[in-house]
Amino acid sequence: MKRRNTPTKEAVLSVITKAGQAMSQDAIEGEISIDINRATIYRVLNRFCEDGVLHKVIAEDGKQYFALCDGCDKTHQKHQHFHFKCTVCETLECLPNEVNFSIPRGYHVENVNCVLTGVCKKCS
Amino acid sequence: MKRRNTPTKEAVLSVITKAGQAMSQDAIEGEISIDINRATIYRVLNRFCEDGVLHKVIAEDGKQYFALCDGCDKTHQKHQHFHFKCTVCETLECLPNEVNFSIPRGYHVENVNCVLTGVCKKCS
DNA sequence: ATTTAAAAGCGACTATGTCGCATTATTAGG
DNA sequence: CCTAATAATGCGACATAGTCGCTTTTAAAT
Repeated sequence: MKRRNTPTKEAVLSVITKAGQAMSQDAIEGEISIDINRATIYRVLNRFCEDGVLHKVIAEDGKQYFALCDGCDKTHQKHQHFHFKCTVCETLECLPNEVNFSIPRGYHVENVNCVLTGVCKKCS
Repeated sequence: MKRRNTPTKEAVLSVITKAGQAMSQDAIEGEISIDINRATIYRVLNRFCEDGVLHKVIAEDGKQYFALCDGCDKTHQKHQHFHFKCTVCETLECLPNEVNFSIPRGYHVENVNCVLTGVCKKCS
């Protein structure tokens, strides 16, 4: 199961990198220059998540957004920072703030999904 | 726009109360004794949210879960506590832990959606 | 009883995301 | 450089979640 380099992967990653914020599949499809199948985009994105290149955030609209991992290694890839979804410009960005929590004994946390919704700096 | 009491409303609220945890539309439809249309269930749930009776949580499956509000008045109904979604028993519960965060200047937060995913106490 | 408007039912519709299968293309090995 | 293996893509179909418009029903005020 070794990964191969394909134009599709490069195009997807380039779009997300250029955007500088989390993107949904449809946003990526809209921004990308070449024509890529929807299912393929999802597969590429999920593979990037497995590889620790991207992380997935579920916003309040129930959609999946994918953001670049910044300094996440494979072993310690819990993306425990807040995300901010602006209701005006519709963008979802990673905030530097870490999520701190303590959970009751016996619970085993595998994933953290924290999204703040409101109006971002630019739009207010 | 005054609210009316209907069997549907009572049935929905009773199911959620009895469950003691957040529920999705399909779970409610499955547990409920009378036959209620899907769209109606959503409308009832959203009305309860407007009235501050329930609050809505988006889990990692992208689905909406509705949980009873505990001590939330209408003016201060930010549900800034963590939620825990168990991947084994599939339930979503409210944790007592409050969400604490500080956001960069200029951002205006309207809603908080924090969900931890993993294995709950009972299932581990 | 009558009225009125909120609530429910019904059907249709729009995503979003996934899956299976056939086809294409990357990459390693000779 | 050619070939084989298999990862990646395209395509179609599908499942599910949630919404909307319109008609009908029903709660509740007068």
